Amino acid sequence: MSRPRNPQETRRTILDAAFDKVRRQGFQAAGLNDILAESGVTKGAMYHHFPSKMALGYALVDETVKGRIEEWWLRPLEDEADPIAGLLAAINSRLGAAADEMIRLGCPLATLSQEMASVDEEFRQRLEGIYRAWRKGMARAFRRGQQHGFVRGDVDADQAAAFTIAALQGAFGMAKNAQSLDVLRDCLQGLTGYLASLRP
Amino acid sequence: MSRPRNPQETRRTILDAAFDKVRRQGFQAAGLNDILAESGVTKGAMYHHFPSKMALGYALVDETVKGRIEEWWLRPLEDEADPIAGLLAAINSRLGAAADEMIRLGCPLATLSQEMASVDEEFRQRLEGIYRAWRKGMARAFRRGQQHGFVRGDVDADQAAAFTIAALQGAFGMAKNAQSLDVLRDCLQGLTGYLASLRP
Amino acid sequence: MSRPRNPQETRRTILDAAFDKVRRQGFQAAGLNDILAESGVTKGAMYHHFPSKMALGYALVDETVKGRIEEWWLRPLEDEADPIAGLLAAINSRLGAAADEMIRLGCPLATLSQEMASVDEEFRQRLEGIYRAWRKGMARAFRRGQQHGFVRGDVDADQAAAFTIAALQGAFGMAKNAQSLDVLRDCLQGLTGYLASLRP
Amino acid sequence: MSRPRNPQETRRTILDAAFDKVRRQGFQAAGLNDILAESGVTKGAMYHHFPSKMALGYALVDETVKGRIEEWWLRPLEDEADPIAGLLAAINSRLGAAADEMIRLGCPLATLSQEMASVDEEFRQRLEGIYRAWRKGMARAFRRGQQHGFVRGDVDADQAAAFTIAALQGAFGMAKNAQSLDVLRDCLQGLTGYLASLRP
DNA sequence: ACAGCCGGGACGCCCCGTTAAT
DNA sequence: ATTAACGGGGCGTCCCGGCTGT
Repeated sequence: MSRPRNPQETRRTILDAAFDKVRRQGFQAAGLNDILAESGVTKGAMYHHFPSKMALGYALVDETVKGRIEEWWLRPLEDEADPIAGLLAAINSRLGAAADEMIRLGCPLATLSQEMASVDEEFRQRLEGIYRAWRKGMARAFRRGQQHGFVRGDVDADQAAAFTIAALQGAFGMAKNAQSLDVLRDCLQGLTGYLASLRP
Repeated sequence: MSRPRNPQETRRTILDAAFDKVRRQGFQAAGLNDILAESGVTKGAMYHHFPSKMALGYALVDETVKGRIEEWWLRPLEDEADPIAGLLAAINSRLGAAADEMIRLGCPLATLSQEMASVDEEFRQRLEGIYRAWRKGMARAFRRGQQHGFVRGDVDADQAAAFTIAALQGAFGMAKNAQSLDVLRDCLQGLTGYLASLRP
Repeated sequence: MSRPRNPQETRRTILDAAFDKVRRQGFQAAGLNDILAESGVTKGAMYHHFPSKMALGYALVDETVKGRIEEWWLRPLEDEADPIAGLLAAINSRLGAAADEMIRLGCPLATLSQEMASVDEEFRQRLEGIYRAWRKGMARAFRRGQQHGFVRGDVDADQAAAFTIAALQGAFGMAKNAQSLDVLRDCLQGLTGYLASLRP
Repeated sequence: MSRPRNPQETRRTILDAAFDKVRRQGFQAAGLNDILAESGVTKGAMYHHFPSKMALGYALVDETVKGRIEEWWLRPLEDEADPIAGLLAAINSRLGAAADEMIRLGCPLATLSQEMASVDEEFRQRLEGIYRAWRKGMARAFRRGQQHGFVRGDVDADQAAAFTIAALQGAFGMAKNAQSLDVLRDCLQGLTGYLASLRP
């Protein structure tokens, strides 16, 4: 009846279930019991891996959310010399299989950030680490794009990166509240227009 | 020792305290006891005015949040023939006295929306009403701007409105998580650039 | 199904059940749920009357234990001009109907005191209040006995009171651990001898 | 980094840490985790030496508490032909270096006894073994004193022993609750008076 | 109508003493 | 001798109804 002795997997199982519940209900409203019931892990096992719910939340940010952002938004930029094309590809990828999920639940980074930033300082800082990496990565991509002639040279890469990410997050947020793919498309169309204005 | 019997004021007192707590901690995490302790109202009185915590939340959206959005973002557009100028004025107004508050707590509409949209359908719809009014109002302003020659005629007003609002919300969200006025300015600078690209 | 609305009685019901459980298992080991189940009161009701388990414990000391000590050991001394006779009467009264209870569970003051004195300072102080009143009352009785010629004049009343109470508590404690009426009788016989030595 | 494999010492380390924690907080309230953290032993190691917390408690009684009582109260009597002198010496010895400890934490035998006697029957019996040995030893000392003319011949040695021990335990208990050396001295002064009355 | 006190359970997270696999 | 996994409470606090009085 007891789980096979596999700490790594147990830990991941907990984090996965937590990610799911937290994304749906928010971190504070997500009950540990719910998470445990969904993951099939017992309280004792969880307490062995995480000293508290907060610690589980921190791990969630560092291990799960961070990975999602990198995979969804940073990796596609690395393969492309043209950052704008890379970004549009990433957006289209999100609008593909995952459109439903994004519209129903939004971006986990934005959700957690909106909830926890003013509640727990360490939570905020860890989330900020992700945002910073995202901004850094996108700014670097913009600069690389400038070197390759895909982006106007007079564009402030840092500022463009910050604005692009903000607009992206805002678009997903508004679409989530509207539960509407049309709203999302409208917003992203606007973003596409903005990105086009960065072309030489 | 009992409060003067003034239903209207009692109701407002509760809503004000609730708005404060909810903004800081989120709706679900905000305790009724906390709200009541802060407002000095007893539980019986609260349940006389609101049948449940949810109902209080709905009233919060309809009466407090909605008013804030209208006052902050819609009213400034009505007085101006040039929507872009009006919007920049509204932004600067927010960056004035309220900058601290916006950075610490973000936009209450976005916060509530991120938390509650996937939790309670009616909550979402009421919030969506605000978003819709906002989009409608801004689209109308853009169209008025087009008539007066302040905005390019080929701009899709609805789409521009949706994108502008999304970018605005995204900017405040990112600034809140970064707890940084610089990040907010970077984003808004980007938004200003976008708005400039709508000029004839 | 809900209790008749009688705060005083509800409070007493909780205290009575708590007294029983605490006496059997100790304060820390006594579960709130057990106490509530035994008393038929719900947690909400309990939380209304006592803000915490500690507060319940304090009330237990102040309202229940204190009353028991006064009733068992102080009141009998007030009616008698001869304190030694009064004390022996009180002892015999304890050895009557309540002998079983005293042997099984000991003196609640001693039990609580041994457990909590080094755990919670306020608990200790409240218990000390009872001990002090007991010592004061018995010393006064000794002095009254001296005035009436029932006790040698050269006896230090305070010291005799302290020792008598200590011996009494020690006797009940040892009898409780031995679960033996014989041990209790042996000890009390010794106490009787000591008291006799205070006679003129 | 692992401890040297020294079963005997590990066992003692656990018992010592347990004795400390149990004395401060009581057996039931003392957490295994706390005990293990203080002793630097892991849970597995502990469960290797003791099958359960209860078993650890039993060993505590049999190996640690019993030794303390023998050392403190029985050994001093063996060297003396005059039991009263021996007892007073033992008392003074306790009032020397260990006074602080006795006042803060009381006698471990009494503390454990008050807590556990009505909770666990085997616990009680093991503690009773110590009490019995104590009574036996002191009664034997009284009889030896009678043979040597230090104690009145008509004294019932068993009864005097029981009463003396009860008074001693009561005195330490009351002093512990009062956190007062004066109270202890008062009680012990009374005990001294009683012992003097046993002289021929 | 309005406000206040009392009472109701369910559930929150944490931590407990234990067992089993390594 | 160690770490992983186990569940069952621990107390506190939640949101919420009735009953009582103004």
